[in-house]
Amino acid sequence: MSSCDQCVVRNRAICSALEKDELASLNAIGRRRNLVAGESLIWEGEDSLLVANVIEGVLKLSAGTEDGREQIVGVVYPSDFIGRPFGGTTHHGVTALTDARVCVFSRADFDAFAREHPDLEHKLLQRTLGELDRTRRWMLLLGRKSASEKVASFLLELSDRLAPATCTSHPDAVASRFVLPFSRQQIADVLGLTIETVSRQFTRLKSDGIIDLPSRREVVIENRAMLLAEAG
Amino acid sequence: MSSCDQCVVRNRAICSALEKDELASLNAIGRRRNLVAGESLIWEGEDSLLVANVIEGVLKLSAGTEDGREQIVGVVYPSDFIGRPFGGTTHHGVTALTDARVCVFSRADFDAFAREHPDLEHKLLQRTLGELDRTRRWMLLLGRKSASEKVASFLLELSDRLAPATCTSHPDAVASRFVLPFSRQQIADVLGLTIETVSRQFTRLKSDGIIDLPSRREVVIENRAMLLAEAG
DNA sequence: CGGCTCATTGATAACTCTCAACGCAGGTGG
DNA sequence: CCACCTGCGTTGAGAGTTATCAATGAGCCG
Repeated sequence: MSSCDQCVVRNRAICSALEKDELASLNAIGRRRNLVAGESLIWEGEDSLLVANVIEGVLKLSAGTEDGREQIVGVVYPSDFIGRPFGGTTHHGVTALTDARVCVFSRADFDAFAREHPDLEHKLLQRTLGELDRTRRWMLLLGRKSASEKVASFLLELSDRLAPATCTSHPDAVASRFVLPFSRQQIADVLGLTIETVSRQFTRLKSDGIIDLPSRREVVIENRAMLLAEAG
Repeated sequence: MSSCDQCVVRNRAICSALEKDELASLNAIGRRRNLVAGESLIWEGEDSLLVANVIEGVLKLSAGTEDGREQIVGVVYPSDFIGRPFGGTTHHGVTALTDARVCVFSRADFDAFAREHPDLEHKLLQRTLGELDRTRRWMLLLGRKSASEKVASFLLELSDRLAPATCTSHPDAVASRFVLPFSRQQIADVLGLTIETVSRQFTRLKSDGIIDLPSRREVVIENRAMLLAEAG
C-alpha cells in the first residue's frame, strides 16, 4: 500500500510538519513511483510540472552546456525534497543514480496544498535554506580546491550523507565503508574534474593507505584523519 | 526617518507580503544601518545573530579555506535578503562591496515574526528557491567553464542584475554600460580564478572590440552577441 | 612630488586535460 | 564451461590552460 503511515522517511521529510488528517489529504494528491538507476524524473529546461520527496535511493541534479559538458549541481538522499515549487522552469535535470523510490506530486496540486499549510511551507523553507548553505559550501570546493582536495572532500561528505541509511541506531555515526552511488564519470561531474583525474586521485589515496578500494564501487576509509588533512 | 513607507525596495523585498499594520510591527523590530565599502555585517562561522534586507548597495557572501583562499559564493543586490533564519551558524561572511544601506533584524525577533506571518515566510521561500536556482547555475560555471567563458558570463550576469538600479523605467532593459562593484581580486574570487587571469581576459575582450574599459571600474559592452558567444 | 594601492604585462612552472592504449569484470552465446 | 564482447576504469605520454612569481604601470591622496 502507498500510505504515508508506513513511509520510512515519514519523520524526516517535510511531511513531518503535518497532522494525521492533513497527511491523509497530502497522501490523496501524491503517488509513489519507482525509478531504476539512470532513469530521469525531470529534464533540464522543462516546465516545472512535478515535485517529489525521496523515499529511497540517491538522485543527482545536473546542468549542462550546449556542447555537452555536464556539472552535477546537487545530490539528494532519502527524505530530501525534489523540484521547484512556485516557479516556472526547472534549471536542472533530476536523474536516479541508484534504483529509487519517490513520492511525486503535480506541482500545481502541491503548490496549492502548501499555501494552505504554513507548517509545511516552513519545513520546506528550512530545508531549502539548508540546501542553499550546502550548495554554497560546495562552490568553495569547485572554485578554489585542487583535485586531491576535491576528491578527499567528496569522500568525506559522502560518508556523512550515507550514514543515516547504513546505521539508523547511532545518529552521529559516519560510514567508514560504503558503496559508491556514483560512477567515476559522475564523480568527475560532481567535482568539476575529468574521469582520469578522479581515477588517479583514487589510486594515489589507496597507495598512500588512506583509503581502500575492495571493488570499483566500494570505498573503505582507512585513515579519516589523513583524509581530512587531504581535504584542505 | 527609518520608516518602511518610504523604503525604496518596499515593493520588491519580502516585506511586500505584509499589510500596513503588519509592516508597522516589522518596522518596530528592525533598524536601518549604513555600511561603508569593505565593512562586514556577518562573519563566517559565527552564530547567526542577525538577518537583513538590502536597501541600497551591493554585498558579497564569501567562504574561505584555512590557508586563506577565498570564494565569493553569492552577491546580493537591493531588495535581496541576507542571513540565515531558523538555523545555527552562518557558513559564509557578508561584506559590503559598495557603500550600502540595510534593514537589520535580530534573528530571534525575525524568526518569531516570520513564524506568525505565513505570507512573509512564503515570500522568503520563493526568494530562497530562486537564490538556490541561481547558485546551482553558477556551479556549472565554476566546475566546467574556461576562464574566458567565466569572465564573459560574469559580465553578462552583472549587466542583468545591475539594470534595475540604473534604469527603473524599462523593466526588461539591461545595462550595456555600468560601474563594476568589484575589484579585480573580487572578480577572481567570484569566478574561481586569479587576478592575473581575469586581467588578461579583460584586456583580450577589449582588444577584440567586445567590451570597452573607460576606467578600472567601468565596463561598456560593445558587442553583446559576441560576449554571449564567449560565455559558452 | 613621493608613496601607496591596484591593475597590467611578461616569463616560467605546475596542474589538469586530452588522447590513446590497456586491463578488468560481467554478461552472452556457442 | 569457456571464449568473446562490451562497458567502465586504470595507466601513460604529451599538450594546454591557468597559476605563480616578478616587474612595470596607472591612478589617488597626502
